[in-house]
Parts: sequence; C-alpha cells; structure tokens
Amino acid sequence: MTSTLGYAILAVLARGDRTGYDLAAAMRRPVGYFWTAGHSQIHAELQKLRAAELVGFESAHGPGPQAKKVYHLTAEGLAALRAWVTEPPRERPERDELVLKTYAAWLAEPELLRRLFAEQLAAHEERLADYERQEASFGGQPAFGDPGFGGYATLRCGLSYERHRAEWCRWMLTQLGGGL
Amino acid sequence: MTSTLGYAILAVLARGDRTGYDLAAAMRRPVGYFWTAGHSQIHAELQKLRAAELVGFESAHGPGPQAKKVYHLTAEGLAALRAWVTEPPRERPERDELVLKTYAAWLAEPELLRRLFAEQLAAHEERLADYERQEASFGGQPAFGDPGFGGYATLRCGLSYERHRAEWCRWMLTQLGGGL
DNA sequence: TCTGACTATGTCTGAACTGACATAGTGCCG
DNA sequence: CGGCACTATGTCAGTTCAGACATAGTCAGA
Repeated sequence: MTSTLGYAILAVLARGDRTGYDLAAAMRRPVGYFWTAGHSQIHAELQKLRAAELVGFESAHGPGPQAKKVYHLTAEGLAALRAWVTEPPRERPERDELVLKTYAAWLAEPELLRRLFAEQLAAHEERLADYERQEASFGGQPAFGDPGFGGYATLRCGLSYERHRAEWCRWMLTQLGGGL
Repeated sequence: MTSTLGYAILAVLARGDRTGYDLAAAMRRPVGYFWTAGHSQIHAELQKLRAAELVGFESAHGPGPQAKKVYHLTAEGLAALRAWVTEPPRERPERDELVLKTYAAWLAEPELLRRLFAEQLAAHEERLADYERQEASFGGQPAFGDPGFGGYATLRCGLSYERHRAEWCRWMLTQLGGGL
C-alpha cells in the first residue's frame, strides 16, 4: 500500500541510516537519476512510513526548531522492500515533452528545431560523459548481493539510455539537414 | 501559460478537427506512446483552451445529455503551438520504477529478479515488434513539412528506446546468471 | 563580526492527474 | 427485441507533487 516514493526511501535507508535531509540529498543524486522528490514530500512520506512501522527514528539535537531525526529501517520495512523489489512495476504513463514537440515538429521552422535538438544532444552528451566518469570510478563490476551492484546496474541503464537518446537527436539533426 | 497537455491537444487538432472523445482516443494511440491523458482531463483542458481562445468548436447533435462539440484550432492556437514546439522542454523529473527496483535489487532473490526482467524483456520485445510493423506500414519516410513526419520521427524514438531497454534487460539477465 | 552556505525540520497552496460516477443516443448482432 | 459496444459529454473526490513559506543552529571565510 506504500507509495513508490515510500519504497524509494526504504531503498536508500537499506544502505544506511539517514535523516530526512540526507534522504533529500540522495533523492537529488544518485537516486534522482531515476526517482526524484522534494524534501517536503519526503518528510510527509516518512511520517506515513513511521505510522506503518516500516521505519523508526532516533532523535538527536540539531539545528532548527525541531529535533534532528535519524531514520532506520525496521524488520517489517526491510521485508516490505524485499517483497516489492521483485513485483512487476506498476505502469506509469509515458510523458515525454520532447517527443511531443517532435510530433508537432512538421509545423516548425527547421532552423529553430535544429537549435533545439542541438541543445538536447549537447545535454545528453554531457550526461553521458558524467556517467562514463562514474563508470570508470567503479573499480570493476560489483558482485550481486553487494549494494554497489544496484548502483552499477542503474548506471548501466543510464549509460544505455543517454546513448539511445543522443543517437536519436543526431538522426533528427540529419533529417533537418543541418549536418553535425 | 497553457499546460503541456494543452499543447498535446493543440498538436492533435493541428492534424484535423476532433471531438473530445476523438482526442481521448488519440491520447491512447498514437499520442499515448509519449503523452497520455484521460477523457476527464481532456474535457477540462478544452474548456481552458477555449477560454484562452486557442480552440473553438461547433456544436452538433450527438448522443448523451450534452451536445457533441467538434473542436478546431484558432489562428492564435496554431501560433501558440508553433512557438511552443521549438522552445526547450521544461525538465520533468525522471521516475522509473523498474530502475528504482534495480537500485534495491541486491536485496532480492536472483530467481525472482530473473522472472521480473524476463517479463520486462518480453514486453519490450512485443512493443518493438509492434513499432517495427508500424514502421513497415509507412511507405518510405515522410518529408519534413508533412504531418506524417512527426509520426515517423516519434516512432523512430520509440524504436530506439525499446531496443535500448531490451538490451539492458538482457544484460541484467546475464548478470543474474539465468542465461537467455 | 558579519554574511552566506549548509544542516535540519516542517506546513500550506494550488496544479496536475486518476478513477469513479452519471447520463444517454445509435447501431449491430443474435 | 434485448443486450452490448461504441459514441459522447461532463462532475467530483482524492492523491501526488512542486514550490513557496517559515524557522533556526553551525561553521567557514572575508
């Protein structure tokens, strides 16, 4: 019954105890590559997870009006996460604005479109370079069962995705007759 | 100021006049491959678009308690769509549940994971076959400026995406030691 | 010593979106 | 002639989510 965001939080907590703030940081990088959430959403979700007894926390004194809370997985939380991992993902509607623009591209001026796709291509190449640096920093492939395996496998997906996307942008540019 | 859904509707209307019902059908296929919306959302958005004078409609008698409304683009609507097409897409947060599961995959039983990825691979191969059939039904590549170009270019993206995704699933399966 | 970045918690509003509910005519098939 | 699928419009309640608002301690550097 927990939302997908709840499982994202459990997945991070499975790698070590964290505050809500730390979780928000993880949701930017590296989890943000495939699941993002703002801190306001995370604090709200943590309250739900605690009500469901999937996480617990210990208070410590910290900055701000409230006490700092270090969250950890409970046994039920770990079991719920384990069960969720191998269940088929619920289908999310595809929403890709660039592809939607492409659908209407026949109405546009080629020169402006060329600029758009050149920008997109550059962004994908940049991300690809970033991922390749990350791949190099993995000293060889982590074994299954190691938390690093999750990070490596998702990186593989990102690498493959950016290559596919960059290639498609390049194809679009050749269609638009701008050369590379 | 119009939402992305609004532009999706304008993009369909640019290919011909439609009722809300027809638009909902288009939002399932083919637009649903990259942008989906339920009919309730579409009727609400059409009212906003009409208030902004980007679309107009003509009533005809039809089934149900309300009159049937055939919507068309106005000159402002077409201009707004044209301007939108070449503007950079606003970044949408990535949300990919399968990749999130992969991030936590190190906790799971390999046999169950293998089943999950085998299912996903089969789904991608099926969609790929569908897209390949669609590609074959295009008798050669439509010229830029032809509405068919938009459909063809998005299909190209889908084809490339499904290949990338299937390849990644296959890589995961080899990692899980199940063979193919 | 002041300023700004970082740590840390939360609330609230509004937009986008999902799925259920509600209504009703037409046309086909058995 | 009955039932079902399709055409066609809409409302409503609830969820998710992004972004703004609010508060306050620590620490480094100018």
